[in-house]
Amino acid sequence: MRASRRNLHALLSPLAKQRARRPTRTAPDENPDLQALWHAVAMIPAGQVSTYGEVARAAGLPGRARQAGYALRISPAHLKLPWHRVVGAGGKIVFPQSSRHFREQVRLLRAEGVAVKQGRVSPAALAHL
DNA sequence: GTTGTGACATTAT
DNA sequence: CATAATGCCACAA
Repeated sequence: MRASRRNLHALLSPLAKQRARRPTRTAPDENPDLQALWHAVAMIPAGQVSTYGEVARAAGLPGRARQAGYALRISPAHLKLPWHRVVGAGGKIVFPQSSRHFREQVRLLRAEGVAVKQGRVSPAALAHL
């Protein structure tokens, strides 16, 4: 019998299948982590804000705030996510003040009645999840 | 394979 | 207040 190289390797490495973390290997729009992150963002009520860390936690990915940022960055436009309701720790807007994103976020937030001062949202606007 | 880069957070100095 | 050191991990080169 002619066993494949791949199969042989599997037989010789019984521990290899004990992966704590599974490889992504999925298309972005089907990646469960991204789905969870996008869903968490979608749940933030208008007039309130949350943080990248909170979003990650709400998505079941504690300690992975950066992935929350990544998820938003690549999020398809058709989802129409309220990206402007996500700010950095302590309510700080993460974009450079000079950037387009910054101004846009401030505009959108104020349009929802969220006070923004010195690149910061008022602590009262933080949604507690 | 390695290395560098982020829409970050937390802790320490 | 600011800066640095870590931790985190997907992705691109």
